[in-house]
Amino acid sequence: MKISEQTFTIGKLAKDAGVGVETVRYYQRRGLLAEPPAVSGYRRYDTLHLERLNFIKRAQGVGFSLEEIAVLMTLNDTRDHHLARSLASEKIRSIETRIEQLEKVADALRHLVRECECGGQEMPCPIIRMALTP
Amino acid sequence: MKISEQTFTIGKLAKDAGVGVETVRYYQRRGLLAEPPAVSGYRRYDTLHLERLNFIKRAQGVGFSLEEIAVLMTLNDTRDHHLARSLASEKIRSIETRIEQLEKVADALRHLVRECECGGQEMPCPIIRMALTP
DNA sequence: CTAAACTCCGTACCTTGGTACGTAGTCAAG
DNA sequence: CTTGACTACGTACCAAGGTACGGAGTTTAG
Repeated sequence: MKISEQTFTIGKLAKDAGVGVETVRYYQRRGLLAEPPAVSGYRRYDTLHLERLNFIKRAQGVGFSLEEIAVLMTLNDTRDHHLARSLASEKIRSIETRIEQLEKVADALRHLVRECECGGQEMPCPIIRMALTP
Repeated sequence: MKISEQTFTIGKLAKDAGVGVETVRYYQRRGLLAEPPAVSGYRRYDTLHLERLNFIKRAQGVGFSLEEIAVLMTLNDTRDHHLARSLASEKIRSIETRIEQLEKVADALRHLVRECECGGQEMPCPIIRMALTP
């Protein structure tokens, strides 16, 4: 356990975390980041706040929304591994589904482009003819 | 060429196309759908409007934005196959890129879940520990 | 003929993840 | 002690693709 006496202002916090000052405030409004005690009107943040910001960024990076991240962070408090795992698993499934959809779309488009290239200049263009042939 | 004397109101058009009345109006505002002649204040749509709506839905289904769809529809008028093909090809590339990103995210999550399952109940949960181990 | 259902039009609102702006107060350097 | 940089707070705004609402006029079924 480290004792951190080091505190810093919102500007420093935001810079260290690589986000904007307004973003920090936005997370506070959303309840994702605690509002620290203020000294004469100015909030003083510590390394725990910085870690939280880094967590949020990393979780965003693997595809969680801010809403989901809020849930993950309450799990951190309740120590609920099981629920954390099932959230992650659900996220994996939704990503896999999305990938399948995108594969289908890309296939359909590749098909259209090939048809269009073979056909040359005659009308109508198959890509546009999508409209007429379901 | 079929001559369609059949005309219908916005409600029927929307229902047939499977969209909301407000959506039809929204497309008109965006310039995606022509505003038909009105009879005593009520617009009368025909099958061409219905086909346009179906085109829009299909194009959306393969990942085009309304903005891109507007372009595709002007291509229909200018008969510009070449540009239509390059738009489609570009869309294919962007879909492929997106799929790659999603694969990476899913892999990262699968890794976390596996770690969490192996570890059992001890703290902290790897999924949550994302925060601490970059 | 009346009442329900539909239409027109403009405007405001929703989502998500922030960004920007204005006013007022405060801290730190010179 | 003044000036510039920083902070707090509230509010408005951005993209995209719609959805909802209010008031007035119209059409249609019973």
